[in-house]
Amino acid sequence: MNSTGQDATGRTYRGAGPQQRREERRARLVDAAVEVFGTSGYRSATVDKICAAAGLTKRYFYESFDGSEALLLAAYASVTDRLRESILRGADGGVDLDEKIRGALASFFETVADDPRISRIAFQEVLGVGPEVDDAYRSCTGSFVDAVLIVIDPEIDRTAVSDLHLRTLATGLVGAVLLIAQQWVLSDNHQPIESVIAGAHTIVMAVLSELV
Amino acid sequence: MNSTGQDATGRTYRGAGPQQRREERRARLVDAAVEVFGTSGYRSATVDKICAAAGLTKRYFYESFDGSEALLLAAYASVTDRLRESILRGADGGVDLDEKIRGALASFFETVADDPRISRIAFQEVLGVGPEVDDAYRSCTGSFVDAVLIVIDPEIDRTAVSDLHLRTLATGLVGAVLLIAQQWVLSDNHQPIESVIAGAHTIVMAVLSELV
DNA sequence: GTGATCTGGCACGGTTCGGTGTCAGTTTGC
DNA sequence: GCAAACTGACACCGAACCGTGCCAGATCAC
Repeated sequence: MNSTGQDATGRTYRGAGPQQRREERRARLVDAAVEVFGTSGYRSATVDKICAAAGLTKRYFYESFDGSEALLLAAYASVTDRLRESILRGADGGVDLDEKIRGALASFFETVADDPRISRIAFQEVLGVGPEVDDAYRSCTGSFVDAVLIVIDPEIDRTAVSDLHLRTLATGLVGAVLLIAQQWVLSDNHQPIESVIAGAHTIVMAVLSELV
Repeated sequence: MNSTGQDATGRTYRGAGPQQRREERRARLVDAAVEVFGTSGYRSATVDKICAAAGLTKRYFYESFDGSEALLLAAYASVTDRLRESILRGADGGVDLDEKIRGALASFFETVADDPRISRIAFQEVLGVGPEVDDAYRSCTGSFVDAVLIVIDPEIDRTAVSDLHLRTLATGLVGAVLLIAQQWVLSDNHQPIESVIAGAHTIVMAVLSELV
């Protein structure tokens, strides 16, 4: 009994250590969650369906997650990270504020259009699940607002508006872009992406032009 | 005889005909749904809880609704009707566009603050439930966009922008106000209502000022 | 009053799902 | 080769919930 004393370490299997195997299984579960939550929805998803999509069994699910809500949080973090990354990548190319915003919006809408599962998880499935998930949603939305504030901060006249008012404005801009994207992907007849980018750009620049 | 307008089958009970009794029970169920969905959420709600809150039994639930999703649709319609009514009432007092928008926003935020159940059902619980509910959400959001378009139509230069662009702008404005309200009620430390009204007003007027 | 109808409370069967246990087969270290 | 550890498939149990049926008491028409 316990002659080897390898409780914590374990041994290699298929050329990978225990820690690496666990992480690979966890990653497969998160990918499967994005697929299932993003196509069939969170409410109709079950642990068994997730495991079947991941090619694993329930035993490995509970190895990495306490329950389906924990997995939803992980899937939500995965897709919002992807969104945040694409926005920053799109904004990098611009030389001035106008170009940066147009690039960020274009990259954002392209990502949303490219993978409908992302928008479904980020905009629909995550709401109304439970207190913890709601907190994550509010916190994530707040982080996008913070990102907007950081980008526009050096370009505006900070003496013209209070911090609180500025934050409310940034929240409104995020909301404008989000609802435009949401209605865009939900509508049956997809209007061209240039159209939604132009609309979002008009709103953002109209508000920012009052702050310079 | 039969001067009370009864159905072919059925009789009066407690001074009301069968049809009237059914409608009263249905209204009680919708009110109970607003209470339960708006406080504990749709996901944790059950038919039994709804019936207990309404002071009725399941038998009367299935008399008026096919399932919990149908009840959610009815509760959603109830709260969005209340919101729409409050917005129109607030806009009526203004003499010009600026005053109308300020009045509409003030009335909207007051209603949201007055009854948190409304915003919870309208902004959170309704998303990601199922295809029918999603359709209702998209349709309702579209109706708010239509309302915005009707209000601003006589005030703007229609030759400056295309219909499609105008609709995208209106969608963005609705999204801005919605997310400001959502983050407002979700935040622990409630900032004063005048602050959120001012922020929303700034955004709406900044966009509209480019269209005159 | 009397019988028919309406009401509300209870409970039952059926289903689904979460979480755990078991066990045979496979892979690795020695 | 062999024992120990890892893997995957399946079975099981309990809980929750939906939808329906039943029944005793209240209420109304006659």
